[in-house]
Amino acid sequence: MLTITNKTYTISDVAKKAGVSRATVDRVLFKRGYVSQKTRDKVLKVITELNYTPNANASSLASKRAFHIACLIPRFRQGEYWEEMNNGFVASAKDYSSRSISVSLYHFDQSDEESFMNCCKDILESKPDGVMLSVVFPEAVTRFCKDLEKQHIRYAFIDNKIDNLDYCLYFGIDSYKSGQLGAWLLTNRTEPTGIALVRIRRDQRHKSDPNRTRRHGFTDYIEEHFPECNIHTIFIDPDNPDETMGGVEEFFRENPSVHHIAMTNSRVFLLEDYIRKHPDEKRIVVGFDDIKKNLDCLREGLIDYLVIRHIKKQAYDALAAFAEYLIKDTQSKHTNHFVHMEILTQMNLDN
Amino acid sequence: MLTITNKTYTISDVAKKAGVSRATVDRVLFKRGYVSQKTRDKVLKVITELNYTPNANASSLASKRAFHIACLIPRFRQGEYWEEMNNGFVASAKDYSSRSISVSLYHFDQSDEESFMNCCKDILESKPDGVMLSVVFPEAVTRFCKDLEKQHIRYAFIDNKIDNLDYCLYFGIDSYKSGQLGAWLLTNRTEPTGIALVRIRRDQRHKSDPNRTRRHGFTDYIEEHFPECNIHTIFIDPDNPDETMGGVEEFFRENPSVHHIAMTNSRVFLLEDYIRKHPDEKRIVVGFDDIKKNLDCLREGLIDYLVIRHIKKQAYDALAAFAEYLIKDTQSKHTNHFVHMEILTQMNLDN
DNA sequence: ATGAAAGCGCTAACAA
DNA sequence: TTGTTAGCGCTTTCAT
Repeated sequence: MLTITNKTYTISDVAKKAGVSRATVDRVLFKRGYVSQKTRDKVLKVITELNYTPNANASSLASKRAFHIACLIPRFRQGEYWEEMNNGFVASAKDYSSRSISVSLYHFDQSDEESFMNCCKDILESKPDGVMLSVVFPEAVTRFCKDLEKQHIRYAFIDNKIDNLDYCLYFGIDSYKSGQLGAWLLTNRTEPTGIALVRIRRDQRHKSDPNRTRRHGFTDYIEEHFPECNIHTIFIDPDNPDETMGGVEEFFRENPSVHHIAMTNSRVFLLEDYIRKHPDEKRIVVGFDDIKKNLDCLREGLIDYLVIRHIKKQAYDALAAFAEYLIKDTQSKHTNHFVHMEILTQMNLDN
Repeated sequence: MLTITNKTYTISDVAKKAGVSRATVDRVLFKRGYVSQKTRDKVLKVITELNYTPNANASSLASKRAFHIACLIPRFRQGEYWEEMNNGFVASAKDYSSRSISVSLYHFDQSDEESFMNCCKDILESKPDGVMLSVVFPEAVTRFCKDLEKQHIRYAFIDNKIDNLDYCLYFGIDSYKSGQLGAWLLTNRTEPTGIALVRIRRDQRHKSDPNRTRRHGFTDYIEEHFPECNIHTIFIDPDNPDETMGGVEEFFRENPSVHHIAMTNSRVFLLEDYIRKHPDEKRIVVGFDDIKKNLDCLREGLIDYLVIRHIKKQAYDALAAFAEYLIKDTQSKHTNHFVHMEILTQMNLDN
């Protein structure tokens, strides 16, 4: 039998043992300055001797410092990818409100860089303690982050990042690997006789394409393992179901030997109607992200695999970690939290 | 832009608004009695009006109540399943020590019911506030839990449970479904021409077999989807590698057409040597649980799939939740936390 | 550069 | 049955 009790010392214990006041211990603890080197050393010594760690409860009780975090992500419609992330932020913000954290959510139009920059302006004016954002417009993000640095405002990336910027924290999966995993799942059961890679037409117009890395992981895997296999790209319009149906039907009419379908963005559910209308025993469909409509498709057996990373949870954890980071005034930079990729099938969907 | 700030009320706000003292609010909040129905109602009304929730920080700061939890699991050797769980408990206990929670870990011999009962006796004598345990000896566990109930000691199950007992919390996967998922993974890529189900010889002797439910899920799935497919059971001795090698070699010599192998316990790594020695292009191996040796086998490509549930994390979360439950004096019973089953392959192993 | 003292929101004796 | 009061361990003015 082993008991874990950790008898815990208080700041008063440290103060007494070091022959100083509690305020002084606090000063060295949080590097608030106004402490002579001599007392500093003395206190530090006692701290390590006693293995003292501050009581976080008492600390946050006593502290009246309030932190403000701005989250900046694309605007969304119901059921879309970003809604899940938004929900994660909201949940996290609510849980952290007792800790004197307030969170503002900013949403910009994904197809309008101007609207992004307006949000940036608003955020800078609100002088937050931290900003959490996702990269959609790389150049604008870079400029924004430089501005933040000038004002000593910390920032963290979620989902994707720009490596040569001084971000504090990053949360997301390894996009390239997620693409490879998707390709593996697609070709694992049966050898492909051609692959349909369905993309969103909008991606063509966009300067930035957040799914590019993932798509590269996907195509690289296929090219390496099935060099003979042709990857057909089909573009569809998310806002035009009829055109989508027509386009996809036409493709498969012309390419009846293709049974492997993948979408490397989060909207595989857009194929729902087509798949339901045209059953195919040999078909295998792989998609990404656990948004509700995708999960419904999986449950119904319309698609076979989803590569996911629990968007909402990731957002929740990311914001919580960032809050923690700010509260504790951590100094480290470029801390990457690579989130685990999960494989979802009908078999492990609801457990 | 949406801001989440939750302006939060204090117990004093409630007291003032209800025209009583803070102590009275506290009394109705935690049903400590000594409050007239009239004031009770008044206070309750204000609480809901203000949507007041106590500040947990302040609460645990002020409270001097210490909780003691006993965890009861099988003794283990390095690298075994239970070690991971133990690690989860230890980590959780350390994190919670500041919250005035102390945890004692009791380990019994899995093959010796007597040793289990000795632990039970010790635990009862130590009068803990809660007990967290895993069911290995159902009858003994039942007797133990009845004793706990008599002493008003709460208990929670992890990994498996006895449904008709008055446990507070349960943490674990749905064993039956995990077996089905394993069977699905095994037969997903290629149709089986016979399946080798490798079991631990000890399981034969044991009165109880914790993996029975999972095995049933596995065999039921196979029987339903591949009624013609023969499931061959091979028993091996975990403590005798030579005998294991010999036995397995002999089996596959006699059954060269069998390429599908599964182990429904956590020790698929026991097949490591055999698999390395006898490569087989067509072979598919499915195992369970994320213990280190299994992960190594997966990484090396010796096995194909692992169905897991992050043992350590599950144990960590379970103990944390149980502590929370005790601290908050929650009254609910039979709360099941079904942990999500994950599919692990070489492709998503280290992310 | 250092210490004294007043809280943070809550709990728990004790008094009434 | 109710209120008063003294902390819990820490932060933060304000003196010194």
